[in-house]
Amino acid sequence: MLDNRAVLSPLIRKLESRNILDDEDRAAIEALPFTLRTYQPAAYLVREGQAPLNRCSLVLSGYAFRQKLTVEGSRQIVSLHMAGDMLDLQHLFLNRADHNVQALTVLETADVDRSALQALSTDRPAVGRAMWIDALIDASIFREWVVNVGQRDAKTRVAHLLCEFAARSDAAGIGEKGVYELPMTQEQLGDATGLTSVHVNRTLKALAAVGLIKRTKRHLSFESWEGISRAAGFSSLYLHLDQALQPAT
Amino acid sequence: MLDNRAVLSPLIRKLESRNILDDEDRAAIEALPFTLRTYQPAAYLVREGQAPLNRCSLVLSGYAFRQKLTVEGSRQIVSLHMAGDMLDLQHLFLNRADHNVQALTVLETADVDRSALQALSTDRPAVGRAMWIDALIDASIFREWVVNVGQRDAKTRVAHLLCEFAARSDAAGIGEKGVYELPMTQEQLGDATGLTSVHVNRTLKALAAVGLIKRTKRHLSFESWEGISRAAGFSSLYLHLDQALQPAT
DNA sequence: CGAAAACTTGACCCAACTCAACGAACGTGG
DNA sequence: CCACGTTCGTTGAGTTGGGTCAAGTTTTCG
Repeated sequence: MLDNRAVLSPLIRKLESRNILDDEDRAAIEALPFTLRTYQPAAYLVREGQAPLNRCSLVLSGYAFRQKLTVEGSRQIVSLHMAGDMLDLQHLFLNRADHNVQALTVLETADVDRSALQALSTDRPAVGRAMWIDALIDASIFREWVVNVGQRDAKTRVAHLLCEFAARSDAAGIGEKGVYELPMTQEQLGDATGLTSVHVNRTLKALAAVGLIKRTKRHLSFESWEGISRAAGFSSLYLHLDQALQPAT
Repeated sequence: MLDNRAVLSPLIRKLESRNILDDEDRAAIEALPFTLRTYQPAAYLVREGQAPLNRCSLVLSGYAFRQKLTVEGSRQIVSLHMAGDMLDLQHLFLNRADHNVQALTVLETADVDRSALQALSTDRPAVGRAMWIDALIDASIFREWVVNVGQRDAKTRVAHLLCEFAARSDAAGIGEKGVYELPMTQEQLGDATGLTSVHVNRTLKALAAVGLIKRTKRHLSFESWEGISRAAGFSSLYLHLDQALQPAT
């Protein structure tokens, strides 16, 4: 038997960043049965149209993304996910998947039983509320992405995506602050921003030329957070990072 | 005292379209205390950055929309809402609003006490699940809007918005099927699609020119649902209209 | 009836796309 | 550990969908 406490600690960490939990809440989470899985890059975790699987995946390491295809065949990435994120909350109570979820890198997940998680959401109200909040924050991020692809020009748009990636990495405690490993090809960046890979390339070069970012291979760093976030029109309000710190009402 | 049953029946209708409810569930909803409010067009119901109000609004008549502003001052409409929609579920458990909600037309709402609704979501699990599902469907719509503004060209994009409006109007039982009153100016259509009002105008004319839509004032009708939905690349899967009809798992 | 808002149309422009070619990096198997 | 095929990144040249600006016209509404 695996050590539940160690494996599911990212889940507790995530939920505690959403709502205050007590010892019993934590114990109930640690008691969840789960299995470990590894996915290769581009592997599908969820396919649009299918009935939801019997499991809910928690990302332990690596990256994943949500994606939809248009009838013409073009692809829009609608969100990115990293360690600590729950991938199936968006389908927890729905009878059919409305989008695809794919591994971006090699991805390790802990798969919790879906009905156990559904039960937990009602049996432990504080945990249920934390799950609600997590799903609502995902929805907030979707709204910001609508703004990003709908209103911002290429430079601002790419910069905004990088800022979100950095802010969420920092919040999740991934890597060291200020340096980020961007696990996406320029084509994938294009699919996430509604640009072509060619234009993403030119845009990244332009951002580097004015000193806003530094690139070496897939490693990315910012000259100054102040600079890049101003260029991106980025405000982290929509990530609700301080949610659990404020008195719940 | 107002007749709760009559006023809150759209709420029950909406929640029953999300999950199966029993008599006790319905009674609990009907027992919710509420107040009626009327908003003039463009009035703000929620402002970005503010702590959530003590009430959750249900739309009784009229239309509303969610909106975010960029630092440069441009506006992106991120969703539309009509009779039966709950406007504050997206903030139900969050400590700070991340977007604005505005009346599109004259808008009548029934405002339910926020903490009463929060309590209901845990006390009546079937109702709580229906609320979860409603919030998840809103999130699904946000994802589709990311695809819409990110990937589709102007004609397809506008057509898709019209299709969603029609499909949701039909599902909510508003007006007669096949004819719709589009309550938006072309500038608002532009803000919803990431286009300029000038280009929306040309695009609507182009759609009318090929016979896909008919316009008279603000009234809109489709030559054939088949035709417009094909031109829009529209599939109603993401609206999860049949959610409650399938066995819940 | 009059003013303001919304719609329409034309002329011109530019940010981002397309197409195409090539170079660099990666990973895989011999 | 190297060869080699494949994916990814880079760059240039030319095109275009949608934006901008500006001037009417129509509708709405007080």
